[in-house]
Amino acid sequence: MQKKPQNEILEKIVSLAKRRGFVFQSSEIYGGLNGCWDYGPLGVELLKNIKEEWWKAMTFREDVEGLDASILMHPRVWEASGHVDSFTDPMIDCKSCKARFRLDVLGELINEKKKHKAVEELKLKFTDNPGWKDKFETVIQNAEKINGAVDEFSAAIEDSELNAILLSEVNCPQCGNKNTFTPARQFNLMFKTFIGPVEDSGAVVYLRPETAQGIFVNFLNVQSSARQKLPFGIAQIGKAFRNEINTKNFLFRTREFEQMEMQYFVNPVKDKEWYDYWKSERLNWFISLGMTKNKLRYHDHPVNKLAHYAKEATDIEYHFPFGWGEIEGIHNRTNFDLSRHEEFSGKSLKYFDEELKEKYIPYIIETSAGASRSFMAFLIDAYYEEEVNNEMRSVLKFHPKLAPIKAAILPLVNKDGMPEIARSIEKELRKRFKVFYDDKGAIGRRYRRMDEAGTPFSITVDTQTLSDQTVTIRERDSMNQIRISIDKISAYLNDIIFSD
RNA sequence: GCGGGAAUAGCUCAGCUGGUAGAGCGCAACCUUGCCAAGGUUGAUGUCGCGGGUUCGAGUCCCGUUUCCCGCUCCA
Repeated sequence: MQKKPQNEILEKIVSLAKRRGFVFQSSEIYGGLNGCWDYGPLGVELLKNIKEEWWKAMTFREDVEGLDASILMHPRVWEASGHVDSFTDPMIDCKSCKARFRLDVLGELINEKKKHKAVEELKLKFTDNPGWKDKFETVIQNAEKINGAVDEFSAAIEDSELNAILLSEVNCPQCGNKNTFTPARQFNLMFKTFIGPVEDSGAVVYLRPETAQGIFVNFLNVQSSARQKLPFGIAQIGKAFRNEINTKNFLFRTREFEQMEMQYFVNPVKDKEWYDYWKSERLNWFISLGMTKNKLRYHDHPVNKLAHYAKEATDIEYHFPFGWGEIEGIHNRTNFDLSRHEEFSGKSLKYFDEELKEKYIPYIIETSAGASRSFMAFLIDAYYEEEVNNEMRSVLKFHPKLAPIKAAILPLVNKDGMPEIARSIEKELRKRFKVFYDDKGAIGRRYRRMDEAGTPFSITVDTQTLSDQTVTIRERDSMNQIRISIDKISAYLNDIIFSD
């Protein structure tokens, strides 16, 4: 992969996104906010259409119910889910070789002698800093309580004050240099905030790092109120927040993003069957909306790399200009989540299976798509530069269902009553479609403007319209035109856009 | 978080060794029009990313900072 073309493509997309009103940088007039983006007039339509198609595909069926859970949830939810523990690993970097280490595993990379020596160095400093001695003893006691074994180094290195001395005494496991570590930094990937005006620890809540937990905790509410039997699913679209260490690649890694998740509850013995079903179903969804087939692939997670909750996992990846990137994950989450919520809430989340006459905690097959990532993939995938009559044409070949604007209405020239007819067509079409009226400049220029916005149809009122009430409809990708009578436009568009 | 590059009009970019900002495209108005961005006339727009410093004078030199891109790292 060469660097330059990649840059060019992504930068072209970013520039087009801004120029045409798909995506703007957040708080741009203040210099921007790292990794945050706003959706402009065309962007919000595209995003909304993606979500709408997803919603139809996932919930317009008997066995899936919708849900919109609150972003703020009880803090215990995130203890049960494992996010509180696993989102808070302190990290350090070696300034010399740029290696990064999790503080809690650094001890494993250093030999015992060195660790012992570092601890002794620390103890020597106690005379100057009496407070450290108390701290040290407390840390050791806590470590003893938790796992019995006392590795003084590993216990002390978790303390934000004591570890500074330890880190200055040990060499980097990778490059061997001494005194090259940055101070330990806490990477808490959950955004923390407070309920109510008092900012004390009892009031801490988190912005959800995934929408899934809102589904899990509502499992029985939805199941009983909708009178569902297993297998069935719960679908939800919503924002999630992760305080990522660094953002990257335009919309790909951002701190605020939107998920389209569906959690499917199944009998544990049927998990494989349903996992395979959703795996294929979800890939086909992207293809059905026009995404290039050979730019999509599965990336199956090897068993040893699976997340703590997963039994089987695959990513649907899109080939972005910067490489393959995940746009959706399909996971077999087993009964991990519901079991944990049972444990932490003390409420039973078991399901009574009428057929089998037994009670069990369902397994969950998760399909978790990134709305923002899908947006970016659909946008990039639709972008083409073509040569037409020795001129460059840039065009967004969105599937008509996703196109922000469905049709443009254009009077060929601004006279002879053409604008009036065009306006009346516009008024009629607006009842059903997002349309756009444009009478500025030459007709060719207007077509090209619509190409760049991804509008699939351009309806032109011309001289012939005046005598026989027909218009031309120009199709974006082929640039072919057909002639159709005015009263048939609406049905024609509807058939093409919403047919399967 | 580290390293590298970049930031000048809506977009793409020019602006030399410091001397009070330019082009093309786009945009707006009017005229013209007869189906694929190239007709005419007129017009608007920038505290040159932000903050300091050096200087008589900074888009230009120095320091800091923010944002974007690339590479590491991270991605529970």
